[in-house]
Amino acid sequence: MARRNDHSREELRQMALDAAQFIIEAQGLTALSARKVASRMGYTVGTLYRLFEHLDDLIVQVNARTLAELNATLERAAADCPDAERCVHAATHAYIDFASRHTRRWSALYEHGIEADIQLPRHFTEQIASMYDQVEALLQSVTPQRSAEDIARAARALWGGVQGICVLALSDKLDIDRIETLSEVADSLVGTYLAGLGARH
Amino acid sequence: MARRNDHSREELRQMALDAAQFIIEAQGLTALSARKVASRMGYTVGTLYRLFEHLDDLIVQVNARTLAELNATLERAAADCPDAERCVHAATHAYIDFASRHTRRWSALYEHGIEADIQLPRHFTEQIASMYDQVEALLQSVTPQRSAEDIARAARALWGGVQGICVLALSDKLDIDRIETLSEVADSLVGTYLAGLGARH
DNA sequence: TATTATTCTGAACATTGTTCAGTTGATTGC
DNA sequence: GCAATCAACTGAACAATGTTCAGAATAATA
Repeated sequence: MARRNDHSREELRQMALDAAQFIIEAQGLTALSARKVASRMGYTVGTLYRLFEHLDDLIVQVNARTLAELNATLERAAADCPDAERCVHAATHAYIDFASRHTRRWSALYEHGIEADIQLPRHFTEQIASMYDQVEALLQSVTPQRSAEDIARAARALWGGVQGICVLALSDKLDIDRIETLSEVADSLVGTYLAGLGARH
Repeated sequence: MARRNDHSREELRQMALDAAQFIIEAQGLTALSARKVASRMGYTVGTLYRLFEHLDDLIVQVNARTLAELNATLERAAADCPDAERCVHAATHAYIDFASRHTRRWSALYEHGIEADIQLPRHFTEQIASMYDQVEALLQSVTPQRSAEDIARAARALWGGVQGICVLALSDKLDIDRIETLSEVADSLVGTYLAGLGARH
C-alpha cells in the first residue's frame, strides 16, 4: 500500500489521469470507475476524491489530454505539404487515423457530457479553440481572399463535418457497406467542400 | 398495482418505450433507469426484463423510434420546395430544429452504444439507411449526371457533416456563442458542398 | 373444482459514485 | 528524543444502479 507523501499532489493527479486513460483505452468509457482508477494507481477511492471533485472532472481532463495529443498529431500532419489543399486532406487523414487507432479514447470526447448544467473547463475549450485555429489557418491559405468570419464559419463547418463522419462510421451508423471506406467519404466531403469554397466567391 | 393481463405484451412494450422516451426527453439518457421506467408504467423491474433483454435493448428501440420520427420530419420538410437545392437546405434546417427541440432524445442517438461487441438491430439500421436514401434522392436531383456510388458517398459525407456540426454545437464544442449561428455554419457546409458538387464534374 | 401455466413481484447480489469519521504517518516545537 | 499538531490516506457506509430468480398471484384448462 502506498505511503504518505510518496508522491506530490501533481504526481498523483498525473497518475490518476494515466490510470483513467489506460482503462478508457482498454475497455471504454463506460467501464471506467473510481475504484478501478484508484486501485490502478495503488490508492483508494478516498484519495481520488481529494484530487478531483467528481469523476466527471477526471474524465474531462483525460479528454483535454486526448484533445491536446490529437492537436499535436494534426499539426505534424499538416506541417509539410506541397500546398494548403493537400494539407487539409493530410490533416483529415491524420484525424481519421487517430480516431481509428484510439477509438475508445477518442469517442470519449463526445460520448461524455451533454449535461448542460456543468460547463466545460477552460483548458478543454482552449484545446477546442486551438483545433479550429489550425483548420482556419489552412483554409486561410486555400482561399486568402475571404473574410475572417467566413473562414471561422468554414473551419467549423468542415471540421464538424469530418468529426461527424467519424462518429457515425466508428459507431456503425454510416451505413457504409455500399461504400468502400471511411476515408473515401471524408475525401468526398473535404474535396467537394474545398471545391465549393473555390467556386463560390 | 397492475394486475395480470391488463395489457398485452405489445401494449406493455409500447408503455415501456413511452415511459423511457419521456424520461430521456425530460432528464436525459444518463438519468434513465430500469426502476424509473418500470414505476412510470406501473410495474416492477422484473416485468421490464421480460419485455427487454437488457436496458440497452430498450434504449436502442427508443432510438429507433426517434429516428423514425426524425425521418418523417425530414420527409415533410423536403416535400414541397421550389428546387432540389433548397430542399437540402430545408431538410438541414428541419434536422437542426428537431435536434434543438428534442436535444436530449436526439443526443441519445449517438451518446449511446459504441460497445462494438453488440451490433445494432435491423429495424434501427433500416431507419438509418432510409435516412440516407432521402438525402440521396435529393442529391440525385441536384446533380443528375453523377453515378449512384458518387451520390451514396456524397449523401453520407454531407449528412454526416450536418450531424457532426449539430453534435458539436449542442454539446458546446463548436466554439460558437449562440444557437442562431449553428444554422449559419450548417448553411455554410451545405451551400459550399453543393456548390462544390456543381463545380466538380 | 383441481391442476397447470403465466404473469408479476420484490428481495437479493454485485457494482456504481460519493462522503467522512477515524487511523497512520510526517512535521513541528520543545 | 518526545509530545503535539497536521495532513494524507483508508475503508466502511449510503443510496442508487443493472440484473436475476424463487415464489406469490392470477388466469387458463381439465
